[in-house]
Amino acid sequence: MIDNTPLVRKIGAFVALSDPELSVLASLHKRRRTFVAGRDLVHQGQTEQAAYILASGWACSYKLLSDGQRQIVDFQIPGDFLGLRSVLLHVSDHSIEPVTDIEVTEVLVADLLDAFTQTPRLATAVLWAASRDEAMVVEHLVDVGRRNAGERMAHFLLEFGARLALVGLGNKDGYACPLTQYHLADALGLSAVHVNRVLRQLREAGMVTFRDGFVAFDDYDQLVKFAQFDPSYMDHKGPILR
Amino acid sequence: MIDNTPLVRKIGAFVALSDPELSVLASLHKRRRTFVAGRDLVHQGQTEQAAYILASGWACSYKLLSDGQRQIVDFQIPGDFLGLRSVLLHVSDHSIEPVTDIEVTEVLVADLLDAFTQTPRLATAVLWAASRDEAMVVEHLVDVGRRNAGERMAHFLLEFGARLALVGLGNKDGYACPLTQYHLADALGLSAVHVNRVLRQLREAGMVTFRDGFVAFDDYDQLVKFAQFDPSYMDHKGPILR
DNA sequence: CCCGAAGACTGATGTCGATCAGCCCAGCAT
DNA sequence: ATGCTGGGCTGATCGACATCAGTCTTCGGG
Repeated sequence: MIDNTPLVRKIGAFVALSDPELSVLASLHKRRRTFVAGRDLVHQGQTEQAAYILASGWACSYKLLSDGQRQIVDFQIPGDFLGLRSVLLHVSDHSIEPVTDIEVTEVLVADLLDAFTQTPRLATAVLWAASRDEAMVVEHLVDVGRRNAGERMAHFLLEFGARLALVGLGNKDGYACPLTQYHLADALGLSAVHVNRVLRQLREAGMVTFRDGFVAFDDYDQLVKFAQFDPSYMDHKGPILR
Repeated sequence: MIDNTPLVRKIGAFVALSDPELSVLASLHKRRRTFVAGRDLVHQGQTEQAAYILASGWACSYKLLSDGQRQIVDFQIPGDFLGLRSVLLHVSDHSIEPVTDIEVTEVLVADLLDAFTQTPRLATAVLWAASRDEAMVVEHLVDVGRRNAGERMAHFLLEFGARLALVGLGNKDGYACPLTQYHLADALGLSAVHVNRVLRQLREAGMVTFRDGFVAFDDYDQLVKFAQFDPSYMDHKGPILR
């Protein structure tokens, strides 16, 4: 093992990477940069920017409507790409805001595409990672389109827990969560007021407690049932591609 | 030019492919198959299946909830992949239903990954196509999360028009559309009853008429304004990668 | 020490869209 | 010719969630 960044850990879960491949991956990381919470790193409509890999902290990608509403599309945690799609499509269709202070490493598209040429398996790995992100957005769409506020919140908190558990940042008891109720509202297509009420209901039902930057699963099984949560697509075991 | 399938047309818009690359792409197409409208080709939870490229007709990908509701995630038109994500993630997180009778060509994953090794630029092209699909799902998420029923419908019809126009199947006057009002309801997170009312309102407002398998834009500009539709991310000009 | 801002929280009121319960028409099978 | 099915269409009613208009606490800055 040459490197053990969150990215390597994530991709390694899918493709067993050789040492040369790992070193190509490591060479992608250019400048290390930091951004403060709340100050966008990418703006909707912006063009010609770099992509990043999140090293520490949380970020979110969102779209703004002309009437001022916003929809948070996804949250990113360490190991996730920031703005990869923007770079490939050559213009950003969304903005990215750090939820906490974050550290990232810059990746130049040219380098990434070169790396694909040198080590095509890396291309497969990145395609896989992109598919995984898309699956997340799809699940989010179902959440917003077909579940009521309570189920939606429950499902979201569970899914995030599962996702964090994969990188060792949470378990069935709960996880640290720096999101505000406003973040939840913007992500779930609810008003902040209603988010607050729904959280109270879930808490009073003894299922989950969201408080002081921490999500505590008070009754994991009941919550799973209530949210119709199916964790199967999250857990797969070991590299698929040898 | 060796081939001029919808797929080549689509990918060619992004990556200028050489003749050897085109022939690799052509060699991916295996068996040609047909499926009848309404009979799923991929079931949620299914594993080990092939991917397809849609040659003619329309399909939709959707997720089923345990309470019987369904959310249509996206519609596919000729040139689009069917089930690529399912294959990469090794299990299908969604089902796919032909909206009309369809023709597809089968693609074996192994062949696809081999092709990446032979011609890495192909990998980039497929990654780009996947990003474009993801952008579509993201826009759909915003639709469902933050727009009211009228705007949602208007935006959806416009976006689909733009998408069809790209492959020569529609323009600012309208397009042929085989969807039922039930399809629209399942896609937009509305009830079929409400879809009907909303369509009536849009028709009576003189903006768009959905009838007899045809969408007619009666007042394109007004509709664009009403839906806050921003077509910019759809139109890009010529291959980005030389 | 006070002020302002951010975030959590709450009650009252209003509305958008779901649900229920139908009708109508065209196409098709019996 | 009769009934059945799928799709489009409609009125009445109801409830989930938005909106408005606040309060309270904490925290950092002047």
